[in-house]
Amino acid sequence: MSHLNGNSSFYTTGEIAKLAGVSVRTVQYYDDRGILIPSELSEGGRRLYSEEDLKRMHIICFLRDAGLPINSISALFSEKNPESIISVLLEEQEELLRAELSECEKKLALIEGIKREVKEIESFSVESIGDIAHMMKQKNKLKRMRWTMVLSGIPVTALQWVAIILGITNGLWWLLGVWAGVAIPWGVIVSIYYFRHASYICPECHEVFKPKFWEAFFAYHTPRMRRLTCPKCGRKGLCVEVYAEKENKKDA
Amino acid sequence: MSHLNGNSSFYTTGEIAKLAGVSVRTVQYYDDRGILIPSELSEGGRRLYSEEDLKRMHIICFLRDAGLPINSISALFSEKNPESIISVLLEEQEELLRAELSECEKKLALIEGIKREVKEIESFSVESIGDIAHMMKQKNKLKRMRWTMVLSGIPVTALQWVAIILGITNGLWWLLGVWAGVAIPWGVIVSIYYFRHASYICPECHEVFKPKFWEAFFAYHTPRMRRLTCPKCGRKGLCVEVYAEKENKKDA
DNA sequence: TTGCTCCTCACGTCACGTGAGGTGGC
DNA sequence: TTGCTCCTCACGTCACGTGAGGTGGC
Repeated sequence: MSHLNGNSSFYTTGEIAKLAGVSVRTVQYYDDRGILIPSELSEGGRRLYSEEDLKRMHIICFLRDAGLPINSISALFSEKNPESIISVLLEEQEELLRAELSECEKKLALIEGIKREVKEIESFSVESIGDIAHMMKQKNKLKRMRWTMVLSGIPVTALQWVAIILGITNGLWWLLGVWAGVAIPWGVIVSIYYFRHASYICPECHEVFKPKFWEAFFAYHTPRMRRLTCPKCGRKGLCVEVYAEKENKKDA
Repeated sequence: MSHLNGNSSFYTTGEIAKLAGVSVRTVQYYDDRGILIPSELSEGGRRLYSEEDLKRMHIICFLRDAGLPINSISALFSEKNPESIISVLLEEQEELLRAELSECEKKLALIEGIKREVKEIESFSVESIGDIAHMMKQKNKLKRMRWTMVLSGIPVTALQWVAIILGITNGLWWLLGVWAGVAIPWGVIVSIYYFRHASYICPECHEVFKPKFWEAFFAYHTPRMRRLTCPKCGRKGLCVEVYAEKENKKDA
C-alpha cells in the first residue's frame, strides 16, 4: 500500500501481484476475465485494488492452486448461493485430478518400460521403438501363456516324482513307463501350442515372424530370446519373443 | 487397404486413423507437422499411406501415449543417430511426469482438505474459502506449536507423578509442593505463549483476530474452536483457531 | 446420381508469457 | 528530467476438435 488516494489506501497492480505471488499479467488477466475487477481506477487509468480485493485475490489463488479453472471460480463468485455449487465443483475437480493422476502413472510406466528395453537393444533405430511397442503391448499375454504352460506341467511333474519314488521304494517301475507315455505327448502338444502363440521380432529388419517349428524347437534360447533365421532379411541371430495376436493363415 | 493403386496397396487417411485409433484430423495434423508425410498422393490430392507409413504411425502413437511432444518425436525421426537422444528424451519426460504427478497429488490434497473444511462450516460464503485457505496454510505450524506445548508438559507431568508416588510410599509430600511451584508458572507461561501464537477467525465477518487473554483463557473450547467475541463485528460464537504468522503490534 | 470420405482453411481451446509501443507517477 | 511501473493490443503456446465450404471416388 504505497500511496493514499482520497481517504483510503489502495494497492497497485504490481503490489497485488507481489502479495499474491503471481505476475502482473496474471492480475490483469483476472481483470479481463472478470473475477477480480479493481474497485477503483486512477485518473490515468491505473488499476487500484482495495483490501477486500486483496482478500479476493488470495481466494482466487487458493482455488487456482487446487486446479479449479477460472470459469468455475467465476461461477462461485457470481452465484448467490455458493454452497450449492462448491461441493459439485470440488467433486468434479477431484475426479479430474484422479484421472490425470492415473494418466501420469500410465505414461510413467510406459517410459520406464521403454527405458528398460532401450538398454537391452544393441543396434538401436527408430524402428526398434516399434518392436518395443509390440513387445510391451503383448507382454501380459505372453506371461499368461507361459504360466498356463507351467501350470499344465505340474501334474506331469508330480506324476514323474511319484513314479520315481514308488520305483525306488516299491520297485513299481512300470509307473515310470506311464509317466513317459503321458509326458512325451504332453511335451509335443505344449510345444505346438507354444509356437503357435509365439512370434519373434527380427532386430535387423523389425519383421515379426513365426519360425519353422523344428528350427524354433531346437534353437538356442534364453528366457526372452531365441536364435532364429529371419524369413525376410535372412539374418540369423537372437530374436525377442512376443505373443502372436492371431495366426496369419493368409501369409502361407 | 481398400484399393489397389499401381502395383502396391495403400491406406487412406481414414483407414490409417482407424488402425491407429486416432481421428482423421490427427492424421492430417501429423502430416502438417511433418512427422508422418504420406508416401504418395492420389491425383485428386488424397493422402495415400504405405505399410511403412502405418508402422511409423504406430511408433508415433506409442511415443505420444508416453507423453512425448511432437517436437521430440520429430527430432527422433530426423536424427541420424537416434540412440544418442532417445535416452535424454526419456529422462526428460520422466522428470516432467514426476513433477506433474506430484503437482496432481498436491492439488488433490488441497481439494480433500477443502472438502473436509467445507463440510464443517455452517454458514458458507465465498469468504469462507479465504478462512479455509488461511487455516490450511497454517495447519502445520499450529500442529507443531501444540506438539511443542505437549512435549514441554511431559517433565512437569512426570514430576507430578513422582511427587504423588513418593508422597504415598514415603510420605514425602513436600515434593508435591515443588511440583505446584513449577506447574503453576509453567501453565502461565505456556498459556501466554499459546495465545501469542494463536489467532481466531470470525465465521461471520471472516476477520482474523487475537482475543483478549482472559476471555480466551476461560472460554469454552473444542480442540479446534473457541467461543470468543469478534472485535470487528461483535459476534460471539465459536471461532476456528489458526496459527498467528506475526504479532501485529501496529493494530493496538 | 447419391452417400460417404476426404480436402483445405481457420477459429477455438486455457491461463497466461512475451514483446511492442506508449504513458502515468514519484 | 529520469527511471520505473503500468497501460493496451496482439501474437504464441499444444495437440488437436470443430465447423464451413468444396471435391474425390465408389
